Amino acid sequence: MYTDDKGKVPGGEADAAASETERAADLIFAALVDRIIAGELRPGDALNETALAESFAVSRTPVREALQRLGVTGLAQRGPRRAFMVSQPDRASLDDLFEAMGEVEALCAEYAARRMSAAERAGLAEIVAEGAERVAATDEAGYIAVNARFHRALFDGAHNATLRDLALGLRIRTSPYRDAQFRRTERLASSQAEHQRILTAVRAENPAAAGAAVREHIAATALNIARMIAAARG
Amino acid sequence: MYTDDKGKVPGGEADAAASETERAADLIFAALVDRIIAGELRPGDALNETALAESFAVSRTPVREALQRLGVTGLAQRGPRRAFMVSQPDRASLDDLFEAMGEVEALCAEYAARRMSAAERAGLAEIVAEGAERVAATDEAGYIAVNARFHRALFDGAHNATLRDLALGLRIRTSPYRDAQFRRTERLASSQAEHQRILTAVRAENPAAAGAAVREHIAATALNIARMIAAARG
DNA sequence: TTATGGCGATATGTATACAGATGACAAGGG
DNA sequence: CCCTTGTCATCTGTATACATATCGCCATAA
Repeated sequence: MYTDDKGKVPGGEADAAASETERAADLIFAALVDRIIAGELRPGDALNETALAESFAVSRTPVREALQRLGVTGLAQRGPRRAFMVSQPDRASLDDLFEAMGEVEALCAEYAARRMSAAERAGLAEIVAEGAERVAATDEAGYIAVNARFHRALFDGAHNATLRDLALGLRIRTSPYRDAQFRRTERLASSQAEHQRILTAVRAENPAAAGAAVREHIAATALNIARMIAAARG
Repeated sequence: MYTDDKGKVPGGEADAAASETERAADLIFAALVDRIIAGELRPGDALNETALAESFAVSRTPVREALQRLGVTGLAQRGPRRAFMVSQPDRASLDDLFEAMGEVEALCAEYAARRMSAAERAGLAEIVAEGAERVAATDEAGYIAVNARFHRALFDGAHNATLRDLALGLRIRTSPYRDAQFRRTERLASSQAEHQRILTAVRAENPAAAGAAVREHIAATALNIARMIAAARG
């Protein structure tokens, strides 16, 4: 489950005068996002309207709505018959995506280093501590969850809703590739060490250091994933 | 007309295996975006599905699709009956929006300073020269168009599709507020001077200077708009 | 006069039916 | 044997009909 406590994802538009009854389209959108993040739906997989409608026991209408949102969000792209499929960026696009994510996350970290309250900094430290436990226990699934919370805390710490939404959106788009690395490679410990470095910079209220640490963290992630993909192909 | 040559806006998802026949939903989306940018639809204006369907002589279905996209893009938000209306961010949200736009545009400028080809730099210089002409002629409408091309060129110059789309999306969201300032305030000359500064930095392949110049440019814009809104209220 | 509760109108959400386009496949010719 | 072309199945795009919730208004009572 990546969708946060309220089940909200940037793709689901602002909830100003929201109602309590959940629309089918919202549920389907959230469900599809979760499936993509969980890896049940993989890049390139077809998103057939009729099939999805059947599986969710609804008509095509709310399914189409959910797919539209996935498309605008960047999680889905159009294939042959203008049909949607889970986005499968080529190498260049994937590089762009990770580069952009690194920069936007770095921005968040810089602002977080300036703006986080004492309580927020303490909370971030707490999350890093939990990460250390998960690494010690070699608990990949647990670490993935802690990792998500860590980055989320950085985004919130920037105290800028627009930046946060941008960062969350990019993070979701990279998730099909990100989470797998923790299971397939020896990246737990190094990732945790990088988190520690970021935390230190944020605590020191040093924006430049925080931004640099995040950039390196994402670069390391991107490199690791590139290797993983290359290995899978070779 | 803000929508670029191909009538594409980030909200319209990637056009991998696109077809030539334009769908009604696409046309309506583009039309609504244009109306918002042109100021015909202003923040807070209701976007009634039935009324729009009638005015476009189509059913509600494609209208709903277009509205969904506007919502995810951030150009529309939900009002009372879950009905869409043109986004009307409060002061804090608007500050966030401009802050984020400044940062993302600055990122683009930094990358552009590093990556633009000689031809691209020459093209940027050409645009700035055209801007000088429009300022000399006190041609607000003409300058608005040149201004859009200038920023667009910076985004393209970053050579990163994801960053470009993020920047374009943010730029569209701010357009209801941006364009008005050229007509209502004495901002033509100062804006042009700032463009010149950015160009100089990009030509010198100086990312830091380019980023700083853009940040100041957007900050000046945001300040001007804040004053304008305050004046309109007071 | 004000607050409250129900009722009705209206707009959105969903289902279904129809139309159009596209990709696949097979048959025929070079 | 390969390429071309036409037909067909299937999936998306749009229209229309129906269900449902929300908001405003009016009546009624405190």
